[in-house]
Amino acid sequence: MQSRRTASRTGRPRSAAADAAILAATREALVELGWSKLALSDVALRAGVAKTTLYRRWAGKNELVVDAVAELFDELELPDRGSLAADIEGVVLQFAAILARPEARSGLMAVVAEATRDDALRERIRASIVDRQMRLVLEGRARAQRRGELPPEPDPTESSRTVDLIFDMVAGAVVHRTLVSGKPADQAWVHGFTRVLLLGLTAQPDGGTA
Amino acid sequence: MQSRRTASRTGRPRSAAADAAILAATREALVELGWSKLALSDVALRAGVAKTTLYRRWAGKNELVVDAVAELFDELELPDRGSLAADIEGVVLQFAAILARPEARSGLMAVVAEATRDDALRERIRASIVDRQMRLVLEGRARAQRRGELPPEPDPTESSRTVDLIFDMVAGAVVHRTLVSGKPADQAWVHGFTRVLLLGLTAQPDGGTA
Amino acid sequence: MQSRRTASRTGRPRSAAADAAILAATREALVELGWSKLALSDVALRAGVAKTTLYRRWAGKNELVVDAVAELFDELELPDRGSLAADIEGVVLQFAAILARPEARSGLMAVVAEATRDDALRERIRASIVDRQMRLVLEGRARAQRRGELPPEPDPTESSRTVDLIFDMVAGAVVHRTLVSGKPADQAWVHGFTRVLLLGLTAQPDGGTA
Amino acid sequence: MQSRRTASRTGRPRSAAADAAILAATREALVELGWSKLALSDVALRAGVAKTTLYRRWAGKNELVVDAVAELFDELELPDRGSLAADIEGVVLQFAAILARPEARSGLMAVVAEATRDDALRERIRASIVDRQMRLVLEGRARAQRRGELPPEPDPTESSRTVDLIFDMVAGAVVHRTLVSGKPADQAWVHGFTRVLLLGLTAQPDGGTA
DNA sequence: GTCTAATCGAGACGGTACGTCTCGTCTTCAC
DNA sequence: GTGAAGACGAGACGTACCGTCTCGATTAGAC
Repeated sequence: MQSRRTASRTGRPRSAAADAAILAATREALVELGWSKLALSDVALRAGVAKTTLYRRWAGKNELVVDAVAELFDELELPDRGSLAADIEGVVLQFAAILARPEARSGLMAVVAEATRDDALRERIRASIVDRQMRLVLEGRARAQRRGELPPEPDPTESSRTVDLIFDMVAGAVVHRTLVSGKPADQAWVHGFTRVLLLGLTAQPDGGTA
Repeated sequence: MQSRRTASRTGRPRSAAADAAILAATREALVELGWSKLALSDVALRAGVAKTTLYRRWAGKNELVVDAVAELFDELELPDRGSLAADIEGVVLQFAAILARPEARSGLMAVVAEATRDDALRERIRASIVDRQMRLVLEGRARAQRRGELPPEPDPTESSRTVDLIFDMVAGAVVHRTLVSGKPADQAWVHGFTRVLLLGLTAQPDGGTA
Repeated sequence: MQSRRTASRTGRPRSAAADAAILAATREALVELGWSKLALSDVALRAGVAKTTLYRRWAGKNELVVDAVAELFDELELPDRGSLAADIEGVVLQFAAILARPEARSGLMAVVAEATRDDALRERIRASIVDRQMRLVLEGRARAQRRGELPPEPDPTESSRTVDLIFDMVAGAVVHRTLVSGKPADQAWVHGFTRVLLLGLTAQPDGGTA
Repeated sequence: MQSRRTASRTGRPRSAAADAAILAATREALVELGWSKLALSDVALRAGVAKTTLYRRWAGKNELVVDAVAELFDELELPDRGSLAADIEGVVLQFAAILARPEARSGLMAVVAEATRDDALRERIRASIVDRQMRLVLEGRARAQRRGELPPEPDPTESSRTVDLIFDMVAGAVVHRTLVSGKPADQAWVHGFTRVLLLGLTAQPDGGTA
């Protein structure tokens, strides 16, 4: 962004409204057509913008969709429901609700698929979506520590890996439930899942099978 | 399959070799090109087969890729490593190994993405891949029950849902770790994940927090 | 043709009805689809015959259409209307009537077009259609000589060339009028044409301009 | 042509060179392959143009070939050889020379065949080829009238029909001689044909049969 | 108030894959 | 051996998007 401005100080500036219109048009087209039938020429048409304008700002379909989808996840927030278990349930339900929306479903999985062959794209996804929402895990843990539900961070090395694991487990399970199994991640399922997850993270190893 | 044979008893029969050649060519092309650049005309060329032949057997790219990828998962089997935890770790590692292969990575996620807008395709994925591998969860539990590691099926209603949950958690976590986080699901990660999962499933609720 | 019969005296004999059915189906398809959209698979279907059978008897689309169209011209005959001029008018009207039928229009011009690049095909057309109908010119002249309307063949070398010229002028003018100009070769036109033709063939050179 | 320009004043203008390249490539391909084996993808390749460009300008093979062939006839012109008979012979010989070229032979007959099932195409042929060359007949008659070889237009209604008849007779006979009879329309043949035509048009009815 | 330069819309361009069609051949079963 | 059925390799069809390009027409800030 800055580098662009540095290079050119003159000429007509880019329309700020165009960006928003394009991203909104992308989500609209994703809902109606899905990723594979989404045409950038169609997006441009919907946004009331020339194809040239679109290509000046995004390298291609993948980059555009990542940005369009990333915005959806920004509305996630950690509710304060009084206990760690309830807080997790709340945020997982929110996550499930977003994944139930067609623009997220089609778009997210498609760019993940594309990212398997494109490291730059995977990095963009990680930065725009994953890392951005990692805050929820961190904030949840901090709040549980303040409440005394979790001990104050015993091993910093361990904990970093645990945060990743939690994220993989939560996001992975919800995505798989919703998109692969094709069943809703509803109240009951989220409750069962949260119970197993939390128990697994906090129980004593000898408490189970002895 | 049967219906096709029933309907027509005459005419030249379809070449059995062609099916295998096409599926192999599809996987080869997936490795080199990924899903989005995979062209059916190219697959036909690699398989030494006319495009017509390919379209006579599969409705399109999605159906073809589902079948090509499904075969990859048939090589999964439940190892007998002496304990439930070790068995799970073994099969999760196998699963991770398959997902590390590019033909599985690109193909699987792409068809899952497409399935978000195509119920018939999702059903095909469920039947060809998910249900087919569900056997691993069932067999693992049965073996653990024989060993006495798990109680002999206490609640039949509950247990069916638990099998689904386990599958969603295992498959989801490994997929997310591998494809989204972009880090390997190696020995250490699988060990940590299995520990949390098993503990969550077997620990007493009061053993952890109370 | 003959050699085929000679070579095989055993096995199931060819269905004689099939030939007729195929030629009739070809004309039917020509009416509905025209030459360029005529598919041999469709002709076989209409004739209730396998594609194999069709290809055993004709080398391809062109040969088949020539035979199918040639049959149409066999119904031409020279009427006896009392004078040479009236006889010519009669036969030209018959010719125009055949060219007004869609199976003749599409088929004839198309094979003529193909024949421009295929000498064997042109020879087949000449033998099956042109030479076959040349009889009409010869018979008309003979009848006119019997009536005394024309002198008894003065120059044999010249006359052969004249027959060809007459045929080219008659067939050419009717075809051009019908297919290129797109106007009907009706009673009035045929009368005007015949008058010019006959006058040109019989008038004294000095009768016109000098 | 004009309407297109009027409708859109914006966007990248169409390449003028492309039209010429495509028509030339069409004629080249007609010579080598004939109409039925002429592939638009091949024409595009030869013209160094994308298939899209070709389809943007012509609706299909027929329209393209009509335009490609029509250009060939524009080189016809009425020579001044001193007398009406000699002028006609000259222009008929030119016409025969064009029809001796393979690009004209294949193309012209094929589109005429197609036009039997497509009124718009016939109209295009009439406008692009027939009407365009009708000028030769009109100019020839005018010149003959100036010379005193023909009386100054006695009956306007009659004459219009006579022009059509002359055109049908000339074009029809040459086409039939060249393409159907498969013999050259050489000096001798043209002389004989012209003699009959002119005599038929100018002789007194009573001069022949009495 | 020019001048200057990057923006904008529109749409044509060379490519490439799509999924369908027809070709003429080949393979099988039934008679 | 013939005939019906239909799969086969081949390749053109006409369409749709791709991402690039060429236009003339706006816009701004720099002068």
